Order: sequence, then C-alpha cells, then structure tokens
Amino acid sequence: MAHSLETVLGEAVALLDEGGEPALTFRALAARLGGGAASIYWYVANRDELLDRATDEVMGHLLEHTADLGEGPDPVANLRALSLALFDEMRRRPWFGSYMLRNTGLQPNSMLMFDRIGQQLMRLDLTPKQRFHAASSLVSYIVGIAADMAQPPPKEFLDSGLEPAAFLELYADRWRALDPGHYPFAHHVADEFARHDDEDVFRSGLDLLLAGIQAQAAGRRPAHGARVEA
Amino acid sequence: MAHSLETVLGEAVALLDEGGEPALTFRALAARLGGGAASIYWYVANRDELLDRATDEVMGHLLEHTADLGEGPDPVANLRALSLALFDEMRRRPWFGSYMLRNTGLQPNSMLMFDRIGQQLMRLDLTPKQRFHAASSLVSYIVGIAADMAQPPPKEFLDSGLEPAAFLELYADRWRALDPGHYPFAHHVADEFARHDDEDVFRSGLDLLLAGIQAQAAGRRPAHGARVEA
DNA sequence: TCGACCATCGAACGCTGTTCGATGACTCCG
DNA sequence: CGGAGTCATCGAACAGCGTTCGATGGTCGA
Repeated sequence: MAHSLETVLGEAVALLDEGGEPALTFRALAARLGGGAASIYWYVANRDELLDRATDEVMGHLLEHTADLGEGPDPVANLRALSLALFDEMRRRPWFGSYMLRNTGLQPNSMLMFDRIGQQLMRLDLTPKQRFHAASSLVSYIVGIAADMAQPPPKEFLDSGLEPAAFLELYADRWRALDPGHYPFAHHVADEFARHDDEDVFRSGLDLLLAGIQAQAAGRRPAHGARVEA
Repeated sequence: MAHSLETVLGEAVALLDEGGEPALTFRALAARLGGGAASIYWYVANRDELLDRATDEVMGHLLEHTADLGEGPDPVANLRALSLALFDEMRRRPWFGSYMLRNTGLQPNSMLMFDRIGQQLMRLDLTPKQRFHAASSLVSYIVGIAADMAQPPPKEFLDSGLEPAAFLELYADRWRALDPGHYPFAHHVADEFARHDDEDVFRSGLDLLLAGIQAQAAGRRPAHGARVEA
C-alpha cells in the first residue's frame, strides 16, 4: 500500500480522536492504512515521534485556523482569544493537551504557538524576563487545565449512561458525603462543583493571570478593563 | 514472601523515584518484594490503582510534613507556602505531578490537599464560586508546571554529560538559530531562557494568580503586598 | 482433625513496540 | 535493453508488558 507521512499522521490523529492515546497502536494504525505495522517505521522512528508529529500536526492546523487572532488592537484580548482557541481544541481532542508541551526540539508548531503568545506580550510594557515568565505561566496553566480535561471519565460514568450534568451531580453528592470536619471546603463548594462549566473555570483562572500581567504592564497601577470578576 | 500494602506502595514509590513511571513494572516490583508478579494483585486491582495509591501515598506524607502550613495569619501567604511545598515535591519526584489530579474517587489525600487550599480561600472575602474557581485554577497551574518538569530530559542531554546550565545554554542557542522573522519572541527571550530557574518561573505565575485572587477579595481595589514584580 | 480462608506462586494468554531480512517495484545510467 | 540501486513494504519473530487462572501450601477456628 502506498502511504505518505501525511496520510500516516492523518490516520494517527483520527485514531487518537476516536480512542485517545492508548488507541494509537502500530497495528491498529497499520490496519487503517491497509498494510503492515513495520511499514510505519519508514516514516517515523518510534511511537514517541509518531505522537510528537501527530500533536504538532494538529497544532499546525490550529495555527492556520487562528492566524488572524493576533491582529487585534489589544494584546491582552488577543492572548485571551488565543488561549480560548487552545482550550477549544483541547476540548475537542482531550489527548492533545497532554502532549502539547513536550517540546523535544522538533515540534516546530508548538514552538510557533509559544512564540505567538510571546509576540503579544512583546506589545506590552514588560521586561524580557517578565515576558518570558508570563508566557511560560500562561502555557503551564493551559496545559494544567488540559491535563485535567484529559482525564478519561471514570468507567462508572460510561456504564451508568447518565448525562454529564447528572453525573456531575452524583459526584458532588460524594463530596457532600465527606466528613465536614476534614473536608470543609468540599462541602462549601459542592454546589458550585455540581453546576460548574469547564470553560467558565478556565476563563476564570485565565483572567486572573491576564489581569496580573496587565497590572505588571501598567506598572502596578490597577489594570483597566481587566476582568477580575467571576 | 510476606508483603503488606504498605511495603508494596513503599517499593512502588522507590521504583518510581528511581526510573519514573515506565520503571514501575509488576515484574520489577515483584523482584524487589522478593516474590511473583501475580502476588501484587492481591493488594491492588491493576496498575492504574497501583499508581493512584502510590501517588496518594506520597501526597499523604506531604500533608503530614506540611501540616502547619495553613496556620499562618495571611491566607494568601499560606497558599503560596502550600504551593511551593507541592512544587518542591514535584521537583524531587517528577512523576508525582503527572498523577496528581486524577481524582478518580479514591485518592483521599489529593482531595485533602485540594481542601486545604480551599480552606485558605474560605478565609478570603470571596463568593463560593470565586473560591471554587480560584482553587481549581491554582491546582491546574501547579499541575501544568508539574507536567512541564515531568518531561524527561532529552537523551541528548544524558548522552552529552553536560551540566544542566550548559545544556540550557545549548538549548537557548537553538532558539537563537531560528528564523527571527518567524520566531521573534524566541530571540527576544533566549537569554532569559538560558538563565532561567524553574522555581522563579513557578513563583512568578503563582504570584500572578495570587495577586489576582487577592484583588478579587479586596473588591477590585489594588492588592496590598501582593508581589507582582519578577 | 477437618475445613475455610489467606497469601503466594508459576505458567500462560494476548497485547504491545520494535527489529530484521527478504521482496518486489521503480528509477536511473551505461 | 539490462543491470544497479534506492525506495517502500511486508511477514515473521523477539522481548517485554499487564493480567488471569488454577494450584499450592500455611494458618487459623471449630
């Protein structure tokens, strides 16, 4: 069968989309491509490189689709838009976030995304060190949220067949069942947890970071227009 | 051979400390315990549960060693101290962070740590929703940094035998070799990257978040004593 | 003394990533 | 036209993995 690096990566991404990281198997991928598992090694040195290239592939597409997101007048708004685009992609592909930050040197598109974030920070009045720290913190935060959402739903959920909201409520009940003496906070926020929306949580922490960055740029004066609510 | 859940988890943690997650093998663990691999299944249902319990084990020890870290007068300072304790543990055990947030229901100690963070937030003048968002954001950020540090050093490094600082400089050179037109930010912060210290970066983002939280508590007035520099 | 339960064991199964040598197709050069 | 050589693919095999199973002996209470 006639393959090509593109078709290999394309099918690899499809496999990842369908079953997550454990579903990406050389044999399963070979079956899709209509050939033997050994053939894949012609295009890729090992499974790690396959994963790297697959994630960089989707990062490349994401960069294309968001090419215009850095051109707004407000750099902070651009950072928010860029971060939300990453969040959307991670919601679509839970496996994606997990491999986002292993910049093993290859992964040029991940590096490009990092640079895009940094370019917005260069438009703010910050020191290079502040900019480097800000970019790193933003990426780490995004990846942290990604790792959270990448957790596969416990099989209790898959078995129960409940709606996500109902399952969340069931989970909140488990919080409420804890000993209030040892877990006062769990009780305090059980309701919030039951009703929470992942994107709200993401936006909230993101805005904390962005407000802090903007405050730095404004020279410690209170930031204008920075959303610190919610 | 006579095992016990404690010795099993203890040796599992030792194995993880020595070789990271891939080193934790049922056969390797059995060899350490002086028995067969199948015996481990008496104490643990499968490898996932073994990992969960092992991480919860070290989280338990961490909770003990930091039991006094929530008693300071300033909740924000307590949050910083708690976060730094987690950071230290992740630096000591790179594998630890990766498994910190899979709260599959078991993992009572991870839940306890989450609650401890929340308890400090309960001392701040925030809405329950704000507190839930703040706790989630803090944990996500910490985990994101953890994921970053959990990346095994590329084998180029292990082969070269260079000092970490020298290797970092070599990496920075690679940034400097990129096309400045496509990667302006990489050039802009290459020096910072070469000299950066992981803990500084962590503290920086952490302070952004904490400053934002404190600003929320202060009702949008500029926060007192929140470190926004660096 | 007998049965029940606890803890452990060796052997095996099915799966994984990966390697190797062979095999055919295709291109280029004399 | 013919042979050399690279390209791409293949089947088979290897070592390792998590996991299961049935058997085995040890320990305890009745």
